[in-house]
Amino acid sequence: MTSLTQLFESLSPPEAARRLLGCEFVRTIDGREARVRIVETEAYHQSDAASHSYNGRTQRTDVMFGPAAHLYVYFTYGMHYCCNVVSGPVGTGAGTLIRAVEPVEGTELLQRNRDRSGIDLTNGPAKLCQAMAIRREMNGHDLEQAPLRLVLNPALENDQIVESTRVGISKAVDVPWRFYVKDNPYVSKS
DNA sequence: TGCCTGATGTTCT
DNA sequence: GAACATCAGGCAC
Repeated sequence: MTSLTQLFESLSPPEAARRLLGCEFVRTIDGREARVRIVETEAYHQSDAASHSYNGRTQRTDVMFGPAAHLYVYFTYGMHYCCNVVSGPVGTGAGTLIRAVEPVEGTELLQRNRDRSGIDLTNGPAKLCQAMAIRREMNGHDLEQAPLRLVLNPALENDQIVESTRVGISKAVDVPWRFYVKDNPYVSKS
């Protein structure tokens, strides 16, 4: 049996971002489970000017250079958290930003964390972190362990995946490392 | 429907 | 001291 860490260690940033589409997060809160399906991702790598790891390993980006299949959580714009799944071998600053997820189970648990429902619940990187109560304390969390586990689903077919340029960045804007599930309403517009 | 802006704090220069 | 992998509310059309 292959561990998540071994699998994501062996994938390049865009391969990891594609592989994550269709996989699920299982978040345990107060003994109850919420499940969400990943529908939009962006790949980042240290050779990439838009990546936090571009300027080398710092206290903030330390976990991006650590073992794969761990969670990199960062705080931005003074009020939002976003989360990434670390990929590549130890010492490589690579990861996949989770931009949007689709609730599968335990939706009311997610709604309790956000004062909203419907599409608005998880259709953005900071929104899904709030819905799943992902905060700074979860930085460096191993995704094979509760209370937040990554569950692999079969890889999606290529005709289900749309590739495009990334959103919300000002450097390396032409790199086509954003991937999303075709025709999914939770994918953010642009 | 779509643009503009304020909120707010961490990180790096 | 400025930039920032964002969101939500307000206002104009």
